[in-house]
Amino acid sequence: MATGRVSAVATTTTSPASTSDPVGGHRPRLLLIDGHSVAYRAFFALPVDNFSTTTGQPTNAVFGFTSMLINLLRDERPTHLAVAFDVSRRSFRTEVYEDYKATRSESPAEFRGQVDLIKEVLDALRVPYLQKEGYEADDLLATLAARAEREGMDVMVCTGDRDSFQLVTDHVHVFYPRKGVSDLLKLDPAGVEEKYLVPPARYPELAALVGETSDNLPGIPGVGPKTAAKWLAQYDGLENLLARASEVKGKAGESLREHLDDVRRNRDLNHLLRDVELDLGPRDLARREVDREAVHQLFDQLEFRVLRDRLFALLPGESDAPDGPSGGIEVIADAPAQGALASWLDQHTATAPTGLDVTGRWSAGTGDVATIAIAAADGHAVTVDPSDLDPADEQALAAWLADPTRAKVVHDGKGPLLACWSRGWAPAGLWSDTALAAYLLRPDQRSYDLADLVTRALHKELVVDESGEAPAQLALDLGDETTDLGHESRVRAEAVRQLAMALEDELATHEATGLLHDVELPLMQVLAGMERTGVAVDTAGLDRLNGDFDTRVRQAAEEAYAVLGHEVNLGSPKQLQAVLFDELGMPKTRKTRTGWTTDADALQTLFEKTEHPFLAHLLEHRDAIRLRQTVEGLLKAVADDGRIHTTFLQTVAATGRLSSTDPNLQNIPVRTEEGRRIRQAFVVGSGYESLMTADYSQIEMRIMAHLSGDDTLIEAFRSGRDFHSVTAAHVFGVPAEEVTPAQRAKIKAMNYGLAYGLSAYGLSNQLRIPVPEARGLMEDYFGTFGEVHTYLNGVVDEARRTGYTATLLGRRRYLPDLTSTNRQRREMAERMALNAPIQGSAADMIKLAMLKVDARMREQGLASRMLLQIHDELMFEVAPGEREVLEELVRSAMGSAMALDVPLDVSVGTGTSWHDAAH
DNA sequence: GACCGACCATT
DNA sequence: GTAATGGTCGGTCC
Repeated sequence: MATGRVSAVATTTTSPASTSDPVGGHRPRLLLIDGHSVAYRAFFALPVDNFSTTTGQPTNAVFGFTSMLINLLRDERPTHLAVAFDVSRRSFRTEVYEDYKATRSESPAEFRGQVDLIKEVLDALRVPYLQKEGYEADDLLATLAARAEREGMDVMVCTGDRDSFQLVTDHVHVFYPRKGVSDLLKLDPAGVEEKYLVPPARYPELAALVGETSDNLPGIPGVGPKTAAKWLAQYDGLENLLARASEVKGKAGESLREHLDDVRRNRDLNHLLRDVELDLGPRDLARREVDREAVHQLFDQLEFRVLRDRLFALLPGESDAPDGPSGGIEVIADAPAQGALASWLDQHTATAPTGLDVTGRWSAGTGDVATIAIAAADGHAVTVDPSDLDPADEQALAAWLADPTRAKVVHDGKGPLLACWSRGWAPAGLWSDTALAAYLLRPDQRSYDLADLVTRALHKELVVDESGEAPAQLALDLGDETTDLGHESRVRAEAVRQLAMALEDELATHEATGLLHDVELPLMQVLAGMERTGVAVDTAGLDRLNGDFDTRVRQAAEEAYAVLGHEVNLGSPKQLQAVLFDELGMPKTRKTRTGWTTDADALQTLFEKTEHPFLAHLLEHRDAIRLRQTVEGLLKAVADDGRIHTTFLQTVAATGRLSSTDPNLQNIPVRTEEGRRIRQAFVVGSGYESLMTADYSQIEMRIMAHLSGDDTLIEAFRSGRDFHSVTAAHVFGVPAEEVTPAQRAKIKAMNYGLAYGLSAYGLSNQLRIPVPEARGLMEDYFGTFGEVHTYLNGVVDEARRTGYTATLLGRRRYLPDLTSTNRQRREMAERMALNAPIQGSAADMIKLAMLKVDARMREQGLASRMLLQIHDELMFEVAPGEREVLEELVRSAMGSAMALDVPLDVSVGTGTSWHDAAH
């Protein structure tokens, strides 16, 4: 999953086109692009057929180049920028070696001309470009990069030429297009070394030995990067290696001796010049305001619509709200001397909550901390690099983190918590999490980005770089407290601190303070524990299943093709429509926006009508392919410990439910026998006795009965008899034992439908009965259970009045569409209003249950572990000898999570696999 | 190529 | 008819 590497620019707003040097003593950031190289990449990455103007001008290279430039401006926020081009194919290199790059074919006709268009784009964007007769673009870039580094800039060189790797230093990084135009490999010295096993300075030596086919520079036959790297390390560089070539053993050594001249030539040619005389120096490359008019004209001509939007979205817009962000987040940066961290912490963090910002990586139940920033309420802040900490300081930090009396606030802290655990730290005293707080305030937001929240809640600016990899790589020297990243992290920590205080007030007015502090926050730690633990799987079993399902997929496909007489993509609704309705002339199914549906329901109906064997094979194929997908996904997710560590998302489901991802363990099939075989592969781990599952039965209907206060319904649950039969008996006025299966099925659909915002239309679909009959059924039902009807109407009325629905714990969901004049949106909101309190209260309940179970397991010192939550079910790994006590504990904790007017029914099962633990 | 919406299936 | 995640396909980008 995405890690929390986000860099922030503090204090005043720096517009992307600002001509001034960046604020706060940051190093200027110079972006250098090899224009030809990038354009050429783009040309081949994008099909020219799809990218040309109505007048026939090809634009794929211009589009790709411009797209990449815009992405780089957005993600890297350079303060200085230039593009370099080759003038012609001739350079000093072709003088020396006339076959240099001789194998490169003439560039395609469609490419020529686009370079000039790119230069027009650059003119409009007011980006300077350089070219010089006799030199290649890379020489110009190398010269600029070297000068810029000397002048204290950070440099990013974007080029598809590997020779540029020799330029990489702590302050010069190369962005190398991996594929297409948006996947850039960002290389720092460690990155080069990791990939090629030699430091950047040695890269051209390695390339000289190995050769470079694209430049028509043959290397030593039989020598690849591995051998070359070994030699360079062994002989300490190319010069020594060549001098002592006679000592090199083996076939490769012989080959070396035969090709010494080639190697020397390669080395001469791949050496980039760093002293080309240029008209412009790095300081002349400061970014300038774009020529908006020129951009509009040119983009009109090129017919760039999406790119125009993307570009202008970056620029300081005229549309900036007048009450937009003002000011920034400021901190007093401290850098305690060695051994002084304890006293700093003591002095600054004694009372009010302290903001934390952790950078590093985390996923799949583990992680690592790169840095940790601490922002105290008195405005002082530090950034600490734990790998560069003296033992006393590290101990002070660990003790402070673990001190429950030192209140801390974080943003989206589950990942950082896992990262801390991996370091052996056990943070305590977590007082707030701003992502969780924001989620409780507005649970249907798509994301809870820190910068957005800061802007909204604090009206301050936090410029956030979401590009992911770059900041972490550009900050290898974090020991230096003055680097950007240390600063950015401090600012984030302070932003989180201020935000937490602001959100706390808002939570109070929403009556959600308790939900945060007593439910979500402690639950986050329980979830982190479950993620870290993971669930054991029988990999061999999954492999077998994979094979079985794969066979089924292939057989079903072959049989389907045989019936049809030809092949067809069974996974393509479009192709299926052609086959079913045109070729086979089957009756049309329900309409979708793009044709006729091919969903399972429709196919089943069609099969009943036509009995066409193709449909049977198709359905079988659908089934098998899905099962195979699930199994493949699970296999990919198995960690080194033989367990799957899912990630629980705590802020995505608008009703308050959790969700599970990477992989999603909340939708493992259970309905069919084949599906259940997958559950057999979830097994008890070694050292444990069994798996236990415990689930609430009919939890949503019980909550529904409780909320409505309908005596008949409540009594139906209290009777302990089959709920659907009892309710059906009431509706149809017959004794429970005389209820027919058909009657029971109808009322069962009705019972379930209630919680979903039931409509006559939906019910008729579900039961395959006419709408009027469904409407009659609903009337009968509501006639019997009047309180339910009153309650449901009341929920919607209340929500329309207050603007929100609320669960038993007061978790709100805002539904502004309830007053929409658009009927479809309004009715959708009404169904949401009916469902949210029910599904949300069930979510509340199991969350409370999890906390209770976790607390009691600790109190009783059990070694068993909670592994998963699947909405209304919990899974445990039972330690030897604990089955009975755990079952009792779980039954009691779950059964008493909330006191309802109806009994809670918890069913428990135990077995060596998830399947066997079912009940 | 990258991105996104449509469609489908599962809980 | 609720709430999710995740897969593939196919059109768009111009």
